[in-house]
Amino acid sequence: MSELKMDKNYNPKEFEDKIYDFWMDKKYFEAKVNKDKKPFSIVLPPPNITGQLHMGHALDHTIQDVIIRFKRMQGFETLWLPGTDHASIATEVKVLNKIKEDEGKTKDDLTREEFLAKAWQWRDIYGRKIVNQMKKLGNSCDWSKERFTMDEGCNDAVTEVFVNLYNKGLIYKGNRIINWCPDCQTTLSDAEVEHAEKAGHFFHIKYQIKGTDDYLEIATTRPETMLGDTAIAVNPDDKRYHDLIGKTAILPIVNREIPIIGDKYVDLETGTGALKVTPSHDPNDFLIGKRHNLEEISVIDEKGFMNENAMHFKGMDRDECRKEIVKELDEIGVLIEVKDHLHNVGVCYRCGTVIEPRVSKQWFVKMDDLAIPALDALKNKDMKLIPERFGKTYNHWLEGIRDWCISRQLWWGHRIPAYYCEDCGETMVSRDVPHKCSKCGSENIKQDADVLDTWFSSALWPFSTMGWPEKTEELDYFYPTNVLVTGYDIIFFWVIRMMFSGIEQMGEVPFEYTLIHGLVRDSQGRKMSKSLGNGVDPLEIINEYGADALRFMLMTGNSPGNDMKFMIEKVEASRNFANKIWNASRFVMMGLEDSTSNFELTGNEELDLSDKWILSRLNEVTNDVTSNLEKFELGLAANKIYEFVWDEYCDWYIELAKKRLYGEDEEAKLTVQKVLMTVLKDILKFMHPFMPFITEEIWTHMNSTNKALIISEWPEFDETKLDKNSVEQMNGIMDAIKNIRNVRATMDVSPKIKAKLLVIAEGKVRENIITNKQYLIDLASCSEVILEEKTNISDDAVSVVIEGAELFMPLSDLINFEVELKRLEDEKKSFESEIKRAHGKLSNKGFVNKAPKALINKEKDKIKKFEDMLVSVNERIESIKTKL
RNA sequence: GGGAGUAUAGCUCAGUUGGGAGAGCGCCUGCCUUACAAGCAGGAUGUCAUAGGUUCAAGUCCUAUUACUCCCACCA
Repeated sequence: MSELKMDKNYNPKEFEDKIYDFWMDKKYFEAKVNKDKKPFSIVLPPPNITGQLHMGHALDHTIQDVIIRFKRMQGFETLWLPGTDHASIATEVKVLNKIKEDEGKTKDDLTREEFLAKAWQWRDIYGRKIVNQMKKLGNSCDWSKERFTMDEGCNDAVTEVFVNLYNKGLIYKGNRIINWCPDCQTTLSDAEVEHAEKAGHFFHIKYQIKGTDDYLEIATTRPETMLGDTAIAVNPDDKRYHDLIGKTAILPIVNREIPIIGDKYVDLETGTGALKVTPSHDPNDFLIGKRHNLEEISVIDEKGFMNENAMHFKGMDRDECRKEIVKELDEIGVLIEVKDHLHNVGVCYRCGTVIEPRVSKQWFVKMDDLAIPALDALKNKDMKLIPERFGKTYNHWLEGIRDWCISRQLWWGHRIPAYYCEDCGETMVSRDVPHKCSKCGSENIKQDADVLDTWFSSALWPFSTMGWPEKTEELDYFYPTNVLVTGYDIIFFWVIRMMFSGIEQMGEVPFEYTLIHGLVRDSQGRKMSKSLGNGVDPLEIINEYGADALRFMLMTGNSPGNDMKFMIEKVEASRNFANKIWNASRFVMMGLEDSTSNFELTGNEELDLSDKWILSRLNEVTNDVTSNLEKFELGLAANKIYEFVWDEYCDWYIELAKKRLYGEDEEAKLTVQKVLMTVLKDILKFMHPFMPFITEEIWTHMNSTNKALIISEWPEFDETKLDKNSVEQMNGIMDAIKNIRNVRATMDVSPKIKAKLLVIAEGKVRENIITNKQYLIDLASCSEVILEEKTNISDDAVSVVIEGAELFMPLSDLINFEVELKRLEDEKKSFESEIKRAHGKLSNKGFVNKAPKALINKEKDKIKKFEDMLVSVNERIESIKTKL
């Protein structure tokens, strides 16, 4: 036993860093291929290097750390593989902003190489910062295996996958309409487009029908795109316009002749039922254009300005152009009306700029064939989502998936491994840079300028980080991983793409379970965001309350998949819990310094009721907590530990232990010390995954010679150690104590005043009370406990009626008989209502016939119990009445 | 337009296969009882959103309704 040096208050700052260094020094986090042990692996969702970790990361990481630490203690070879993500577009935006701030330069002023040098500097700074934050949180990641999505290995994996998919025809380059952000000046995938409701207008415009004075009324929200109109479409079933199909309309302002075509896509109800078709600037119109072989006329450039096809509007930005064109339409008398209109517009998920659909040549992943096995994997339960309801989101997205646009007009990211012959235009996709053109032999070869969508590399994370495409031992041993932990907001971006990538490249799902959590919101339920300034920095909380308090708070009071509010009161409550276990441990270890005992129970000790009770409860809790953790019910497990530690171990067992601890009987003292230590050790083990620092710190105080808590064995449930009898007896005693305390409080009797306790009871209850009378003396302010006959009870006593016994306290003049009468009458009422209830149930034939026998017997016992108690209470009431 | 979630004590939320409503915080009363006032003891507070249904039995399962939230979507 080490010398006790524990402060009165829990002070996490004094040991958290020290403990983390200790784990690092001993390399406890490092995973090795070990065929004698079962593997358990998690890959960390790599945080973006755009900045620092927020509360959502703290939640995500804590969940993983709890699972990993639990599995490590259970004897698995655990790998938690950490890393960071280059976050292509997000980081590029940040780095460019920084360059602008520092040097006043824009992207146009920089070469690609200059930019990349700055970006790598950024990644070094923020990558390190993020890792430090994770360490503060206590993450037990294997840092020796830390990865980055743009490191050499990941680059190889990306190239390999690209080439594989290209060779299989699953990656192609095509001229298609894509989402374009005019501000970021790059394409975006469908998942990167958010929809925002915006107030706009419906402009109703006349298009003259050629050779007549008739006109067709068109409604549009984007009049500026009319400059690129190449048709008008109506539904062939629409009686109003039916006859116009095949005729020609004249585009106002431009005076271009455009055909009127029939297409089922057009909705009869929407707008005027006639649709202007702009194949270059609308995804639907693009498809209509393909069906009818329409010309594509682009009128807006990549920066969002009108181009040379826009006549005198050239050079205006698209919003300005809208105003001008409406003005002009009005002037020439073709603007019929303008209606207010609320509609959804696509905006860039990074900068919020309204997306401009554009036709351009981009790289795509063909999704149809890849989606099917990913759908099957969920259906066949090769991968299980927790909670299951997210399966709907998963399926819905995969079922409706369109080809994935993967090229980005950015610099920061994986350069696309496609090469073009400058002479003959041949496209070559290969792992290595080709020396000469495979078609014409020219050496004039240029690599594609674009980079890949950042999620392309993230999708490979579960295997790229384990050495793939090499066939490594790690990959063989740790893949597929066991569980992936992430927020529901990232199912589309990441989970789904990892799924089809893992299945396609590895032939196996990347993880067996996906555990999905919600968002951490602010105390008012708003999303934490920079613009609102309502973010809470995990490091500040750790600094003030300790990482353990933060972790425990994140793990309790919410359930999987649901959002949670961050409230400082909850952190305080968790900190108080840490303080509780700190002081309980301090108490247990006080006076143990000089002992030579190892405080292991041998089985030969003389255990009293409270010992048997707490040991049996410990065993039960072991079972509950373990099964909760195995089912990833982390919050339930944490709650059970909390209750066991605080309510049962501290408030009852420790209080009862004091008598023997402070007594003269050395043997009894040693026994109780052993039980205290035994239970405490397991408590520390249960708590360790949730509160790793404080538990390890306490462990070093109590167990300096043994191995570290982090690698100690998880307690095993032993059914033979359940002692139902003792638990039942102890519950009886606790019930008596609570009742006595209640009565005394009702009577306003100071705890300092001790009173005799006269007991009337028979059989087992009588024996129980007498054997354990010391408990009543210690915890219920009794001076002594005496068995009595009913006839000898004086009238100036208050009484407590419990199951199988009546307890009397002669408090004479301290008793307020009116209060006592009221109390007894309340009690009587409650007994009567219980009896009525039970009778009600038992007189219900359906219940008697169909309910389980145990339940029926329970009701019968209840009646007996309360009827007995009712008799006693009635006697007391009569007796008290004589005193008034 | 489609889908999902939430609705339980004043507040924040648990409630694991249906079998007598829980916690933390807050509130009230009394305690500095030699582990802990970041504590101890006692107490009050709920038509478990509404209406039906299934069942012997519903906070829990089913249906509808209401309110709030979120996600998806190519109605100009």
